[in-house]
Amino acid sequence: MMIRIDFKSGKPIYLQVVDQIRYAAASGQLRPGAALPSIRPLAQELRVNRNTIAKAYTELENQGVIETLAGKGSFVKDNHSPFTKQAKQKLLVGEIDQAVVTAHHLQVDRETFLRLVHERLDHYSGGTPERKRKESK
Amino acid sequence: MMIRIDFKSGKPIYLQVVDQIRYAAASGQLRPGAALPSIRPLAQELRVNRNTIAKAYTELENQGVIETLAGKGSFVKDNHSPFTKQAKQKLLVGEIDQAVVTAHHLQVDRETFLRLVHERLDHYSGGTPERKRKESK
Amino acid sequence: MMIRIDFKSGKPIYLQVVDQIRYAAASGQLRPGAALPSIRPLAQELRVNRNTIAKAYTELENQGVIETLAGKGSFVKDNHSPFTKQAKQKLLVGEIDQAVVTAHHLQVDRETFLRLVHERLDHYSGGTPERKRKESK
Amino acid sequence: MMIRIDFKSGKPIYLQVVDQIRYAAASGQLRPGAALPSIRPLAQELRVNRNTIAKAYTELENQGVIETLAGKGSFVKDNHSPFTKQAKQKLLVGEIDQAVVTAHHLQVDRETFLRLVHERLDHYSGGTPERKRKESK
DNA sequence: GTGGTCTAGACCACA
DNA sequence: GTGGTCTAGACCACG
Repeated sequence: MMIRIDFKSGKPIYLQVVDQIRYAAASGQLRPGAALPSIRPLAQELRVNRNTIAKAYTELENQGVIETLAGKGSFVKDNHSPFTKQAKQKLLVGEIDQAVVTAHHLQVDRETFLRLVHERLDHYSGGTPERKRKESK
Repeated sequence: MMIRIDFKSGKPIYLQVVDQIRYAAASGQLRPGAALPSIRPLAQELRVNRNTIAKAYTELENQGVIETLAGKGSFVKDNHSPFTKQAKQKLLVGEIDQAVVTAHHLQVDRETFLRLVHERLDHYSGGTPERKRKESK
Repeated sequence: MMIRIDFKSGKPIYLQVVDQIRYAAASGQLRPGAALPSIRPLAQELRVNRNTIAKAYTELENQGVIETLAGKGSFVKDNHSPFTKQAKQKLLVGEIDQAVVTAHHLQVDRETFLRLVHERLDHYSGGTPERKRKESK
Repeated sequence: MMIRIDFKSGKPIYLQVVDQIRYAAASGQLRPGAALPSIRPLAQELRVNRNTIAKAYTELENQGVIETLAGKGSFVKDNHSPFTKQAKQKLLVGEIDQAVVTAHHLQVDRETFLRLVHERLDHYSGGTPERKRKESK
């Protein structure tokens, strides 16, 4: 589970967790039946209170995304309808737009912006730049 | 001043206003001395409470971005140093990361992601396709 | 008109004015038909905005305490029932209690408190101590 | 902590709370380290909103009178210097003046006013008439 | 008309 | 349970 919390964003932490797990489940990154991380270790990893993770899991259960078996753990539910390819892109476009608009506001030029995008993609690929693609494009 | 609020983002409204105005001031979109919209009309336009805008303006004043004269209005301060190139990129990186992580969760591959980025860049360049812009590089 | 504004009390200024004029009118200090100070000079004397005094007078008119004749000025109305002697004392007792309780909280002893009371009485009598009374009592 | 709120006074509720707690702390009624009532119960007791008490406590913390530990509670600070004799009197004088001015407006004469003062002092001494207290002077 | 303050309700993070 | 924050409505002082 790759979860990224932005403590400065003002967006409630538990919602950041909910959104990211829901996206992962909807996209198939988390397959039905897959076990989610236990509350305690995940809280420790993200440096947040256990209650906050518990709240996220409760919310996910209410949304029908996961299922919690007392004493066993939490699991991705079978019947959760995945996003369509189109829906996925719509979600992404919103976040990409956010960054693009910020770039415009800050007068960061297109070239610099694209360089940053490639840099971050490489960063999350485990630091391995994918040289076969044209970064300078 | 065109300000866009995302009511579903979970990010506090007043912070969305602060960020957008600060960006506009730092990028030169709002020149020093320029008058900001009055609290009431802006609140009405954005469909939020007057106090929410007031809080944003107060925060901007505390940050030294604007100056507010009771009964007169609020104005962009002269001595507000724009973001450094480094600071700009730090801001941007946060937003890019957000999109990259979502792409990962949605299992959108690198190629598709980059295609979307270019598409959105073109969209905000007024529909100008990339090739025309490359000439200016 | 002896009106005293406490800018630090948090009590709205216009209400402080209303209360004090109402008391003066109810007690007979301001006789029916007597002219009130004009807004402008009173505002100047009390160092407040003219609108604030205007608001006080409007409120007094709504309460039926005074009457405003356009272009003439404001006057105490005839039909305003004065406080009974008992009512007067009840009002006073509330304010005296306030001071007495504060004295207790601050552990100001009875002797000191009484000395202060005499001092203030003298102050408002035009600085003339009334020596025929025992200040040290 | 016995706190009395006057809802009709026009003075902000949170300030009434601030003043009374500050007085109690400055006078030694509340010893350093002593725990203040928690926000919720106190708000319920005084029939005001939770935030009103929270604002009072925040103000007291800013003034250095109390210290508040999130999730633990609020406590009187050790290093809080009590009022000087002079400062005490200045506070008192304001309240005494208020009563003196009201007496003037109500045309309550000096003698009656002083009688009332003595009566209230006796009242708060637990009904002990003046003569018994004079022995301790 | 301008900005500022007080009170309130709902939600959040933490223990 | 604790304190903290965001949003909102009503009222105030001032020009």
